[in-house]
Amino acid sequence: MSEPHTLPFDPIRRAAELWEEQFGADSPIAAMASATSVMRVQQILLARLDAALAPFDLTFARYEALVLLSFSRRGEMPMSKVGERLMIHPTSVTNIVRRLAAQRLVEQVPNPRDGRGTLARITPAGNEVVETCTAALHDIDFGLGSLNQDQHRELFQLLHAVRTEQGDFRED
Amino acid sequence: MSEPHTLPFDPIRRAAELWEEQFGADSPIAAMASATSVMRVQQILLARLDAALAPFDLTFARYEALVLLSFSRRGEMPMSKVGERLMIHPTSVTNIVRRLAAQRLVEQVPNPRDGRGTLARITPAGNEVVETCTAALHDIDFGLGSLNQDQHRELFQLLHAVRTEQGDFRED
DNA sequence: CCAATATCAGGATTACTGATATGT
DNA sequence: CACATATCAGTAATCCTGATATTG
Repeated sequence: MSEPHTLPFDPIRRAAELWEEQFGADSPIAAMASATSVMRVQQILLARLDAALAPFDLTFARYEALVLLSFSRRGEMPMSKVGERLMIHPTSVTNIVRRLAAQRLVEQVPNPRDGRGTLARITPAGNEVVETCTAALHDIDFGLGSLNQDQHRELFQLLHAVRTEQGDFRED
Repeated sequence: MSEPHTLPFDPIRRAAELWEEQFGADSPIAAMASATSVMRVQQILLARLDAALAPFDLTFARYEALVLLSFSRRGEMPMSKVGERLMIHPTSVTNIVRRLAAQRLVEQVPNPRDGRGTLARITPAGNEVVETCTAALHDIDFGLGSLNQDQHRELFQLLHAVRTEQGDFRED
């Protein structure tokens, strides 16, 4: 991570102004500004979350996979389903689960209901690590301590609209 | 990218419910839900933006660097400043600029005001590509077509608060 | 001499394509 | 036989650490 060198202005807002001069006020400047902001905030969040998880030898990606398994009914799930939920490539699932298995946080077992398939199953150690890590993320408010409850709800709703339109899931 | 298999529910909302059962209503569930949503929407956006830019042999990261240079006063900027603005590591700047230089979209010239430094300078071809790509991103509303102007402003403001708190820049 | 500016060498993580073995 | 489920090999992109040459 590069040293956070404070700028005397907001680069995204500045870009929006220059944009408006160049392309006119009717162009989708607002979309540009919010899209760029999402990218930047994700970058900030990921750095904070990864930093909080580093002491436990986890990345946020692997933590997400662990949480998914810990929340599942039997603590296990087909590899393909893990990929669907986390929106990651099948080969990435293989990779991530293998790393977690090397840490003894999950184990891979044959799927008794499908001879082709493999289940990723969280271990007791995995469940412990999830609890510890979740507490650590609680402590940093998931990197979003600057927002209050109402703002969180607003933000969630706005992003929910984007995820709904994507077809990530059916409305609920 | 894994095939978008529509789920019958919102996995983030579902996780929030399970979370509440497990940790109680006073835990920062809202922060978890919005943080996770930011990560997911960034994933969606990046896929859309990269797809729109792929025909021009650009990633969103390289497009951002080009835009930064095209908006700068002389179309050039020290490598270190590029890194600051895009919040990327010095070695990543070197890497990205080298790729752009290989495409003849930027060129690297010695900084006349600092013998140690290198300037990344956008070429006429680079400026052309930026215009073309920007039009392409306009066409897909920067991946955020599901939001209207007011929602964009709201989203920007909420994320602005996070970026401000990070110390990304001083207030403006 | 110390600090700053790239750059390089090399490793880690994740994503993707294409091929493959296995099973439905 | 067509299709689905992983996995593997190999490539690409990005980020990071540590070392280095050059310059301020």
